[in-house]
Amino acid sequence: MAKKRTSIYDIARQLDISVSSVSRALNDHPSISVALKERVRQVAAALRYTPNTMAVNLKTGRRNTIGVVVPNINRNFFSSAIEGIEDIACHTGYDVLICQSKDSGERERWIVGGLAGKVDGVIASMAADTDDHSHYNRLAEAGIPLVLFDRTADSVEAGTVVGDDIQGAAMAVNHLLEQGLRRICHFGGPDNVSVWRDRKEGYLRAMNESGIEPQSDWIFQGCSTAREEGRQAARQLLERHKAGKPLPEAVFCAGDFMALGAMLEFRAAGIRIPDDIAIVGYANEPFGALLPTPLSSVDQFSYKMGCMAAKMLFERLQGEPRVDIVITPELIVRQSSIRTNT
Amino acid sequence: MAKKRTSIYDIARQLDISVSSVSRALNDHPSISVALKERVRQVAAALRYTPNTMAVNLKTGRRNTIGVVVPNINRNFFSSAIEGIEDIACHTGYDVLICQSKDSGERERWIVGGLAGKVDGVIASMAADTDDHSHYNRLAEAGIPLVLFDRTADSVEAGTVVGDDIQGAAMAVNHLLEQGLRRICHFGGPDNVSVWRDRKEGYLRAMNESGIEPQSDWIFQGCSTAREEGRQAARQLLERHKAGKPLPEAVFCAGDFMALGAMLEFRAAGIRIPDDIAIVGYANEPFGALLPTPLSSVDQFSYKMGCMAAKMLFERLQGEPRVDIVITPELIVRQSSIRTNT
DNA sequence: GTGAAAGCGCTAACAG
DNA sequence: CTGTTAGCGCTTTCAC
Repeated sequence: MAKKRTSIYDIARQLDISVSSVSRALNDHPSISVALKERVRQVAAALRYTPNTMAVNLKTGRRNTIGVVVPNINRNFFSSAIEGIEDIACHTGYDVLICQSKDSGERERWIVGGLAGKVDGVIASMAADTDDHSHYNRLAEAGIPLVLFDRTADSVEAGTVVGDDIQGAAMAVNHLLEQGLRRICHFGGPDNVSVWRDRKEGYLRAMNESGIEPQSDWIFQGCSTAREEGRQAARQLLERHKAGKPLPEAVFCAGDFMALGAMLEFRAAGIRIPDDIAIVGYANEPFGALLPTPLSSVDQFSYKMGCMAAKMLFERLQGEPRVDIVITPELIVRQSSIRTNT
Repeated sequence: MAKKRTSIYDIARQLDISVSSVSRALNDHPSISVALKERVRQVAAALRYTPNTMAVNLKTGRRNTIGVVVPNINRNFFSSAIEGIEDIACHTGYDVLICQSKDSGERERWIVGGLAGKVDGVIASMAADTDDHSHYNRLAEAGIPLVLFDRTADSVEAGTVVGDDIQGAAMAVNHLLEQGLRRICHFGGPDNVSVWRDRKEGYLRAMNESGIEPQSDWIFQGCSTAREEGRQAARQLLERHKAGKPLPEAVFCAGDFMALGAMLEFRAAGIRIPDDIAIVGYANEPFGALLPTPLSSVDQFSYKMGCMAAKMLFERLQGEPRVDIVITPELIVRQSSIRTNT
């Protein structure tokens, strides 16, 4: 099998020149004659030479690789952001190392620690289940620039690319308020994740600005914004309804999967959407547009977010200073939030 | 910034021992006293030492990284397979380099060429737009094992993990035939992609075994199995219908996105699904279950496929011989293919 | 048990 | 324009 790869020594010997000439020829160094370059390239091709990246990297000190850490690759928001990252990286000649934290802080710590010696820079979106982000600061100490997207933390020294989730949430809630709806619930995630905290904040602000004081039991915070959490929150509302409390007129969910869970649960209970309860989600996952009642949602431009994060990282790699980018989200209104019976 | 990373020399100096002892201590070599190991580890931690992976790799010849090449990361089938790959790789201490071919053979060729010097092994699913797969054979020449999943080619020397697409397609078509449907169309992709070819083959076999000779105009082969291709195929059928030809009783699509496009087009034309036309897709993408008329589809177990591909690659890395695994798919019957009016 | 030293394959001074 | 040479940081014989 591993029949000793051909090195620049092999091709130097073949042409009876020195390795440095070969190296220079291959790297298109100006001080090598065109003729020699051509001959070197020919022999290299004939010998099926491919440079040993490890050696190059060890020598130059650059690894030409960036690391990406996300909770889970198998979700449109993240895979789409990664697509953006990969598109930019590939353009710049960098490779992309992908790691999944699975939303576990412990696993994330382990991953980030290992990344230090392997990559020139890191792009990450933080794991949900932890408040300790100190492992990310290790990167800065090692001189490895970090760009955080979507889920960030102030305690970490990094450039950031985030959506304006406060504004996005407010847009969603205002859209409901403008239709005259008042009893608006919020289904969200734990406060330790920046985006979920912000979306709740946006909800609260929009409500307050309309002079409505959201009651404490209008807000549900699950362990995440997964489908099941949405189901459970909806179930709670239905229970209360049975006990005599009126249903809310609308629900603003911090995530589309959560909104989906809620819709399914409501529908199973015979509640009509949007006529009985209007629903707005967040993230504009593709499936939302395909539902029997298409789901209104807030688009975060995930692909673009990935592109910008990658561009920012490469700029920092060039020595540019740290910056923070905020992307204005867009409310996509679909059937699930348009009241027809008022 | 890059304040010279600490190396084993730094820690050797600090303890006044040799670098080899440090190296051995860090690698838990048996011939080092427990006490020394402990002291070394302490200093290493204090100095925030992380090994320079490039140096280790250059020395050992292993890169501890595998490359993954897929058409597009942002599609559930692939991102889910990658999730499986990453789960296994992470378990084995390997890193995962992700590349997207964007279904371009040229880009794929470039990527695969570059991967040669960077990874120990490659897992790939082939780009659709080419018949030239010779670049993959370069890997074997360089001693880099290759595992192909889903989209493969006989001309390439590689272990494979594929679904039995002929059987999967036959299952789908038989399910339609068993309901007494006869005029069954097939919407597929070009023949140069193995899975599309096989699904067509499965369709033809099932039809023939039932004594039905599919007419040539029952088969549509788009440029891919994208949503738009399904739309166009459906439109053609509708045109013919206007010209007096009867609509088919069912359509078997080689992909769920294609099936979605067809459903949307049919629905827009007032055709009811499944009552006028029954539809079955392929891949069991999550959105299918959420559609107004839930889509029947063939599940390929993509996550599992990724896991098996990764395991196979690691076995080949251990010197195990090349094998081929075929996964039996499962037909998931939903509303879109159940005739209620017969 | 521990140390000295030879490279892994490549690049980049430095010296012609 | 080209060759010689010294490492990059680490592992690993081979000696002691």
